[in-house]
Amino acid sequence: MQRDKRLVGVMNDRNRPQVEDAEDAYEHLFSAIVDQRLLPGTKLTEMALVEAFGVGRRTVATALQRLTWEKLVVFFPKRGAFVAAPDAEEARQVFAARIAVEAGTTEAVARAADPAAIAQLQENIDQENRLREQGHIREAIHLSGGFHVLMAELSGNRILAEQVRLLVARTSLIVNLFDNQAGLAGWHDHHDDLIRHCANGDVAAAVSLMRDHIIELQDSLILDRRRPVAFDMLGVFGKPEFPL
Amino acid sequence: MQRDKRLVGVMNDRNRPQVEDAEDAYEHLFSAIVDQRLLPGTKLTEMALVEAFGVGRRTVATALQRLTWEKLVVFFPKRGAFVAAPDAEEARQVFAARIAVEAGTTEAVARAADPAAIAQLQENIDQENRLREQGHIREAIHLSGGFHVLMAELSGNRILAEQVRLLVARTSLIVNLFDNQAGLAGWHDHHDDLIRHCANGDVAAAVSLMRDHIIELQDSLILDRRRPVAFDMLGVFGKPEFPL
DNA sequence: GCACAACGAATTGTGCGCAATCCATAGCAC
DNA sequence: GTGCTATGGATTGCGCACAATTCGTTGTGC
Repeated sequence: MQRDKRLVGVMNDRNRPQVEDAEDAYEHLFSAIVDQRLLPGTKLTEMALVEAFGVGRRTVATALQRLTWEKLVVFFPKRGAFVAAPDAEEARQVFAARIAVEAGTTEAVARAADPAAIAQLQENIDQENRLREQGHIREAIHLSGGFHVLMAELSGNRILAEQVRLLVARTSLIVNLFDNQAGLAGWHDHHDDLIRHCANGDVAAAVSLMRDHIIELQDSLILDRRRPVAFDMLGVFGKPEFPL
Repeated sequence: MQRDKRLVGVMNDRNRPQVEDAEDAYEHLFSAIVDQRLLPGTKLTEMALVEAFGVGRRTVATALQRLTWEKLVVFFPKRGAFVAAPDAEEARQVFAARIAVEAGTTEAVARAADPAAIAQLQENIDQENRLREQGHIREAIHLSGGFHVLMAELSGNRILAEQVRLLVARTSLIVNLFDNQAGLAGWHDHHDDLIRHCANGDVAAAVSLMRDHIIELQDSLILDRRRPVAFDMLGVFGKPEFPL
């Protein structure tokens, strides 16, 4: 799948991430945010990232601007950038948007009912189940989000796929910011039923199930109770204290 | 320092755009692109915009990056930024995305059937008809796009509204790049029927009509025949040759 | 003890020069 | 005339220093 770009723990010159252009920096920050290595509220100082990535201020600023546009980062002029901490209202809008957009992607996939596409989705589910059995819950959840992104990509529309990718990323911020009351047990069953409907070309059933699936995810959260946001800059990227 | 230039737009030193931050610059460029004062293929040199807007390179770069993200501008590293010139495939994806997203917004508006919202939409249509009668075709078309944006905003979901805003902007690029075979006569009738369905709370009819409306717009274009892209940078923003 | 004002640290935005890179054109050989 | 090469112009990316602005803290008056 995609190359692993995580920055675990403290970094030095040896395991410094290979960042050459703005897109590299963007991908590092993106995965760091969705993987919870950068917690909501964390300040993203420009100079710190410049030294961590070894690129210029302009490159870092470009990546930060893009994340700001994508609502994963909030930016205050002349103050700085912070990892976003969506509130309840924003969470509701994200779920509502997901319902609308993913209804479209689901409809497209179900209407096509392409066996090759179904196989890819099935492969995704199998891998997720494997990871879950092995106790890798975090990776399984990550792949669970990937299921929705994969479905969007298989719909054939890059615009919608990009939208879903961003909405899923914001969802991962949300599910980690709000307490969840129910377990996430029934998810993979939903996904299973979903591709079955898609394989049968049952458009209405697939769309309806996707809708219920997202609603259930939303209802599993207690949107009135948000975890306190941490404002400490822990050295996920490794401070360049270490001499060159 | 040439001083020439038929200012196609309406900008001299007097109404020189008041640009203070990146968002101002973005809005100016955005409207210039959707209003066809900056044609597809036009090169957007950083320094030229710095002098035109009177802000720093970073501010200009920020605005340009955002437009690039929004697909209204294409950016080639170490080469520069150009006004986007979508091809047929991208056009199809934009229309497909609009169908999916605007199905969602239409459903929300029709389901709510809020009289105040209906009134706002009606006001938009009336104004469009007024402009059309007075021969202001361009402004009428502009407002016609605004109808879709207004509908998205009235749906109550900012995320979808922002998406529609961008998709409508890209649509305006597209309709001006491809020859159109049919007239655009029936549009406001569609809009009229649409809000009637919304007022009646007839969700299915409203969504279906919106879908057909967008499809008809797409079919009115000859996607195989694209106009040649112009590469001339005409001084739409008015150079600051004039001393302060 | 509390409110308010002023100071100072931190960070972004700007300007300038320089380097790297890319494209276009001119030149040359054949 | 054609194809390849090299030179030059143009433009973005980088680094440094400085200015502007903001926020947190501290000190003072009451």
